[in-house]
Amino acid sequence: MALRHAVLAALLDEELSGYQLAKAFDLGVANFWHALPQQLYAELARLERDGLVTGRDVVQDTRPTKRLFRVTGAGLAELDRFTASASKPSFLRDDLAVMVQAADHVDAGRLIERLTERAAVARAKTELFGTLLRTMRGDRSEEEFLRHGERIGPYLTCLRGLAFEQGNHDWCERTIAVLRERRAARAGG
Amino acid sequence: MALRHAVLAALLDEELSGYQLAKAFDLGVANFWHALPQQLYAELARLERDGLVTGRDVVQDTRPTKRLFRVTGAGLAELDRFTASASKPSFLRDDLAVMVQAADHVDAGRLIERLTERAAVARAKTELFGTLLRTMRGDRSEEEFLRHGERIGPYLTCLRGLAFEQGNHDWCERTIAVLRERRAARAGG
DNA sequence: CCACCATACTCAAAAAAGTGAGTAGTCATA
DNA sequence: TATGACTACTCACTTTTTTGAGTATGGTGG
Repeated sequence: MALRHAVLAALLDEELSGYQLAKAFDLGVANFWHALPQQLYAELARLERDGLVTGRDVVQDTRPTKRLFRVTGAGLAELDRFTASASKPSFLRDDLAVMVQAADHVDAGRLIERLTERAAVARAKTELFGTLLRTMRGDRSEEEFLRHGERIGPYLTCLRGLAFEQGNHDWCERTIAVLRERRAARAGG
Repeated sequence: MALRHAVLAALLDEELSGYQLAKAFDLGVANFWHALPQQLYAELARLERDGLVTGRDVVQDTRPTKRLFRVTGAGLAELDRFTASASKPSFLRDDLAVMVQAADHVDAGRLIERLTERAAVARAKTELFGTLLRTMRGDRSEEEFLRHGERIGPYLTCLRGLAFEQGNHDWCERTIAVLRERRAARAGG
């Protein structure tokens, strides 16, 4: 159950409400741990019940009252304990790969459509991650930032996300090229 | 619900029993769709109920009787329909990345241990995938195989798996180097 | 002024995935 | 001769994830 640890890790830098956490997740943590807002609200409630985070209500004039959470000492200890335990292998879970596995038995044109869509999504994500990385390191070079920066965890996970999406993009393009060439060869021969 | 489509895709080439399917999954399909044997048995039963696969009992002398499944016409149609639908974005789900996200707040030594373990696993998988790819293409070059091979789906998904594990490996090594350098700088300064 | 989007959540339920144990025979290894 | 590993499954259970709604208010664009 790493969702709870992902939430703790996301709350390390800032005090956030469930709503803000959901946004932060979408932007950062979702690269390696996707979760829906409902899960986050539920998890925050459990974490508070277990004393790993504390919440406080913040009344706002124009917006509804929100509840901000921050990690407690017990929460930090829990994260540390988590790091000491063996990590499960990371899984890729990909609809598109299932389709490609069946490539020789399904319509190639439609498969190329799906791959093209995915390539575009992957491209957009790499650009987003590039921007995020530049924002995090400010005017420092990556080497310099990673050597002396204060908070490098999110930067390092963002690097993984970037490489992952570049991998997605490259694979889509390569697969599209292969499928097109085979279609052309079949049409020509 | 792509497990059912992953199972269909895995059964395209060969008639397999649940047990064999579990093995085949571990070796190939698990790269993009992990599932436990129990899930596969249950899914095969559902697929047969729905007419997307048919099973036949094979009595063996020394081994228990097994039930072999193959994809039906309806199963192929279902796969084709699946390919026509939009694919969901692929998610990375990684314990280790959660730990790295918290890198600045947890014990660096233990994190390096986890990363080292993962790097080794990733390395082993890249070697396995390399072997698998060579086996699939036989004595042909990759270009040649992808142009004229009969069954390229599994090859293409294996390429994705290879790149993914190489990405894992590179990221682990890079992250280890960064953490070590920071630790050294802290100890020295 | 009305639709729509953003904030800030909650609730219920279904579906999917994972955990743990058990059955039962065969074969190799020590 | 027992120990464990492999074939080939099944069953029960829990946890996790997803789906789909619903509440309530305030601001923005046309």
